[in-house]
Amino acid sequence: METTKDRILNATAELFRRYGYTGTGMKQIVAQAEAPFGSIYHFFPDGKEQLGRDVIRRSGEMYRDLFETIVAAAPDVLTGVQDFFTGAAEVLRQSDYADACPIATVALEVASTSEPLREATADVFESWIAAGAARFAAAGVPRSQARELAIQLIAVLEGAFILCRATRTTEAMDVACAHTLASLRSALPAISTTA
Amino acid sequence: METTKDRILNATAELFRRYGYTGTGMKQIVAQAEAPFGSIYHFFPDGKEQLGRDVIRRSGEMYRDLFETIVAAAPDVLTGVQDFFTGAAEVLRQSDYADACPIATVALEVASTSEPLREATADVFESWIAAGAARFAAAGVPRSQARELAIQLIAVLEGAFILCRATRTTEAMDVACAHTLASLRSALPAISTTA
DNA sequence: GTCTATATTTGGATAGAC
DNA sequence: GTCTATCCAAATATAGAC
Repeated sequence: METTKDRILNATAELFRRYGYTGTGMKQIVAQAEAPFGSIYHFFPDGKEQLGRDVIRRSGEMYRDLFETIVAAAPDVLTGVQDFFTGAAEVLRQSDYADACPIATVALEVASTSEPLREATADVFESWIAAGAARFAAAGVPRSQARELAIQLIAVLEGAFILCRATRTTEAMDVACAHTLASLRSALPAISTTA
Repeated sequence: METTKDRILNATAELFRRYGYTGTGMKQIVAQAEAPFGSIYHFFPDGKEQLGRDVIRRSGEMYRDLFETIVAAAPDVLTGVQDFFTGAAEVLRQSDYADACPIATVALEVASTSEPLREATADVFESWIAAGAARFAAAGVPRSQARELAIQLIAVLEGAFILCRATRTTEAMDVACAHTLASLRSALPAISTTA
């Protein structure tokens, strides 16, 4: 079953994606979570900053898992990465360009105002980089190049989210996908042409 | 001379970069601009939204000009792009990772809350794309590819800003630079090897 | 038209009934 | 330990003296 705490975490994550950290109010959160106001301070005694930190970490894990799942389900890493970008573009369109990355907006907002929150976003990005690098390395890309590719993928994905939300088109995501696939292809070992 | 209105615009632009749109208060703006509180509503009768729109447009133009200036001063477009990325990394380090793109944070924040502001950010990004595409086309890159390259450059630059601010390193910007140069190099016509 | 004092709303957070 | 009523500070915006 879904606990009150989970509803609060999920509501906060959703609101952060659309309105950011400072743009999301505590009252707005409990309203969306259909929870009484006191619950938020019962489960998160240190208030908004603690809630924000937990949401950042949880969202970071969820999206890393999503990446892993999509890539694991694909026949090869190239197709997996393509599916990931295609999925991101699809979510943007279906949500009327509201739902992008749950970390990016908060990361930019809190980088100069809250050291605990900044660290939480840094940890998330580092874990994403490690996960991507491991995947690419497993596919045969040399270690140092694998890390660079992962950083490049995350950077262009996040940048594309910004451009797509602003322009309300998926053009940037499509471009990001094509360029990332090209970079990855040239970094992979020569394909064994079966049949 | 620098008018009161200019001081307000400059102060707002600087604060937006660090704290975002919702994170920047009107009182904070006049304090930094060393202007009386009333001036802000004298020059911007429609309040924060009007001020925000003007700041977005002005910052957008300034950064487009900066790109043009740097590329124009370089011996070739490859060196120009490299100088641009190097400069971005330098500003990040010198400002202790506070000063990144003045548009990105606001763009993510307002995309779902203010249609006038969202449009302003979209206009800025479109003008950047056009400027970059024109530069690349002038250097011999085919038209449609020139636009894609410009989008890719802006996306990876913005994404790198996010990663750099969060991790307080310039690693992502360095990676972004290297990959962008590689993409651009392979899109340029064959270099005439002089001497 | 420059500036100060204030109105009004909303923010995060708390106290205490049950 | 769940929930409501309230507190205090800060937000944007305005009124009106000068």
